Amino acid sequence: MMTKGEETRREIVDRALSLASEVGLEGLSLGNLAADVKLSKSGLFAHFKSKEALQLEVLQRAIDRFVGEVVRPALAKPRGEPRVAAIFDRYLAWISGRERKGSCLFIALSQEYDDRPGAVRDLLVKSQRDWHQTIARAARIAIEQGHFRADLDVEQFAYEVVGIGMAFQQLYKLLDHPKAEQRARTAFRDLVARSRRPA
Amino acid sequence: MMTKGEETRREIVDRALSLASEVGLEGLSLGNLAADVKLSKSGLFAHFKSKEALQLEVLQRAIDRFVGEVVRPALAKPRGEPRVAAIFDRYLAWISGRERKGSCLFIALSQEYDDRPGAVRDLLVKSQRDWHQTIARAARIAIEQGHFRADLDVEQFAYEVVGIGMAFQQLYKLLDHPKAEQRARTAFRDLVARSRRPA
DNA sequence: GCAAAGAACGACCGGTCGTGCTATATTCTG
DNA sequence: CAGAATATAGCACGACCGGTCGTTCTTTGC
Repeated sequence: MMTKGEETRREIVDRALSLASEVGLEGLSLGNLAADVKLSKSGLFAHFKSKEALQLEVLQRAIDRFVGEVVRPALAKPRGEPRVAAIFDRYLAWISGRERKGSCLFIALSQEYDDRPGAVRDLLVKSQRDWHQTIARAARIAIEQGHFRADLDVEQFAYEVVGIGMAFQQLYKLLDHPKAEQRARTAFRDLVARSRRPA
Repeated sequence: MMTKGEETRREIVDRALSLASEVGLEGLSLGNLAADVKLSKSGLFAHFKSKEALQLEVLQRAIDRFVGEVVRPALAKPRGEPRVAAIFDRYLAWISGRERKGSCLFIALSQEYDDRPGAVRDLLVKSQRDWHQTIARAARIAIEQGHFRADLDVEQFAYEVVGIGMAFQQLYKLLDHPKAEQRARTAFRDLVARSRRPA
């Protein structure tokens, strides 16, 4: 069972994750967060050794969520192109997020930490390298299954998928473009089409 | 000629632009900025009505720079594919930036302001819409010149160029990937190849 | 059911934030 | 060169920052 402390701790990190999606991990303030979970600032702080420790836990939780909502369900799909398609589909759904509020934390943090060294950045880098590799691995399997061309550069494939996702987030969240999703899906369909083994 | 005030004002905005590339427009602090340009905080502040006014000026300066370094030189190239290629080339150079420090302000701000309403966001949105249109317009001209397919969706083209740029920034700045530029160039070459009019 | 452990509190620390106000120093103009 | 205009400094403000303190209330294990 879960002790009281673990429970509120979970609540804190959960709420912090939600807040961080709006203001980033640096913009997250202990005072605001405490008010949000109805705790005193000190009561909240007692759960963590430092703000950085909290940030790390929040990022780790985001990673777990991402794996749970995007990666794992896709891995349940049949090997090959279906799995690749599922990855993209879930990725898009993840970026759109719950009712337009807040951005994909990873894309946002990529900007926030691209020149801010530290443990948070290190964890972020690792997670993004993993993500690229996850996509690349799925593409490699699609090659093995005979769905994709044997000479396909799977890391290039991953690169382009990520690019489609990032441009989607900008078009959808910042520019509020009605065709954002259509643009993303078209780009991906095209990418897959030219990755397929010629008939 | 330029009065003293205008001159230091220019210096302030210049330096602020450089700082903002590292910490964003919200992360920019008047105290730091003042120390940087060797002014007192109040002496600096006297030049602007508010921080938001300063942020707006900084963003506007960034836009001017972008136009000067990316858009205008490309417009000097011959209409059609050469111009499209020049746009991408300059875009990539802009993102790489001077000696790896700081990110492309527009990409970073796209994250910072995607759910923070205000004048800064409005200006940012306008600039990004303009950028998409600039790319699309160049592609349209390439169609007219007979370089690109007549049925090419030029806005889709712009979307994919932006995606390539964003993924490049992540791979280059955050993930420090040695092949980042190669990935971007390969993706663009491919995009252009399948946009060309079939021979 | 009692004592040890854990969770939450409010007050407070030194700092920094953006933003005023007022006075002095510098530059511009006649 | 005097006087007006402008540029900069100094100082103070209220709010908030991350973080520490000692204390109290609640949960837990025996």
